[in-house]
Amino acid sequence: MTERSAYHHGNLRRALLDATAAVIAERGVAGFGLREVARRAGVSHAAPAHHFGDATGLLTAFAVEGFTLLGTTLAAAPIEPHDPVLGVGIAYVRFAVDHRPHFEVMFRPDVVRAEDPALLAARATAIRPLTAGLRAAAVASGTPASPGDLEGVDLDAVALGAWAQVHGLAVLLLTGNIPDSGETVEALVRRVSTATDAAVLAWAAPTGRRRARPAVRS
Amino acid sequence: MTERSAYHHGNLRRALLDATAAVIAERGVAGFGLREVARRAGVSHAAPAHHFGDATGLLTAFAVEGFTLLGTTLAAAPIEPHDPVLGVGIAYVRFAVDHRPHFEVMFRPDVVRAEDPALLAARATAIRPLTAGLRAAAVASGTPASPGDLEGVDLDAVALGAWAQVHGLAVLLLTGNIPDSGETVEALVRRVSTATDAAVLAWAAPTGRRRARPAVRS
DNA sequence: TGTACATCAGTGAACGCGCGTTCACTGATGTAC
DNA sequence: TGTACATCAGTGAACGCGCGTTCACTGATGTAC
Repeated sequence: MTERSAYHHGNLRRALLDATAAVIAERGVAGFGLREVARRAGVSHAAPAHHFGDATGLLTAFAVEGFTLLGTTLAAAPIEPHDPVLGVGIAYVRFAVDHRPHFEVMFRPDVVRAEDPALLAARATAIRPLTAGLRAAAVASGTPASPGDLEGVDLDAVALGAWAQVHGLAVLLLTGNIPDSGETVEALVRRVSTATDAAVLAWAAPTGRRRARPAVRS
Repeated sequence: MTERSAYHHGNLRRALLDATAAVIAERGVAGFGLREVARRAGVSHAAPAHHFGDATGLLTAFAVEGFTLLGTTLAAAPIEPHDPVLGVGIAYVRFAVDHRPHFEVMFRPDVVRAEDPALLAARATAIRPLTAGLRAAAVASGTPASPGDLEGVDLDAVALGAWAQVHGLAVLLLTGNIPDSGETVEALVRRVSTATDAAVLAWAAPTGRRRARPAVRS
């Protein structure tokens, strides 16, 4: 970025969004405020109102940016052959850890204009890869998937369950509810996914008849 | 509660905790403040400090109450034969919806004395039924479970995955990220659980060999 | 049963703080001629 | 190329607000004698 005049900032919008991330990273969403953000951006305290109207406006824009970023991240996640959403899930939790300030605002409807069309659109686009991964897998497996249904499986419910699980992992991680095992986020998500699959396979057999097949991971 | 003197409240601690729930229910955690809580409890604005020291103290006590309540709720949840944690999971999400103010504070380390021993103890006790359900199922199935391991399944990871999933569902519900389908919380959790199990069973087979067995729900 | 006193729960006035919002302004930039 | 002017980004002083905290206090309660 080239040197600008002291008066006109040049890209204050960008600077304010960056300052927002910095403030939230240091003090949490509760520590956020227009004056504090302006201070960090090296600008008068009334300047943010010019770009975003009010605090909610700034945070809404910040959340939109977060969802857009999440969308590209998830869309770029690799699809693993044995589990169509594992790659997306790993990317999701990584995003939450790597972009904590964004993530924390994105799911705080009390602090954002929750009905903002741009926000809703960005969110819908962002989470699409979760369902898309499942449908792609359905097609690839040779079973023409009627909408929302594959071999009798409610795909929407599966997608919601997968979303909930990775979202829960992200939230529990960020709130310090998962003891640090020293493993990477990727390893953690893989471990949970593998264990869950194994448990389902081990226990889904009708009661009374023990399964002959050992658990998948064996 | 019998009529007390106007001066000595009698059970101000209780009243302040109740007022906290009311404030958060109406205005969210961000709208919480000692003066507002005192106002609702019909008491001077300096009174809360007598009982809780400061705002963080009050919210910490509120979170402890929440975890204690969650603990009794989960411990009382029925254990279903085919899924040792489904009952607990349903109870978990129900708790979040039924006691939203508590739930929102319980997982906000920025707003609570996160290292408070009473808080940590109450939390540990509360989530125990998640792992306990799995271990009980292991014993009941006749397999003496070596700690953390059942038929090669990492039980701790399964418990964490189950916790994450129901926590994620709760958070997504409370933040308005799950479209209202009109179904009860119980039905929603069951649907997700069933679909997930079915998907695992349908797709866990080695690639190339299609499963003969139809998906569980068929 | 009655009196004195210690304890402690709750009061209310005062303080300083950071916040969001408003508004007349100023300085830089771009465009018309 | 030069001048005038409109536009608009950002300023800074002022305001009112609700907050948390402090502190000397007052009123009720319980206990010792």
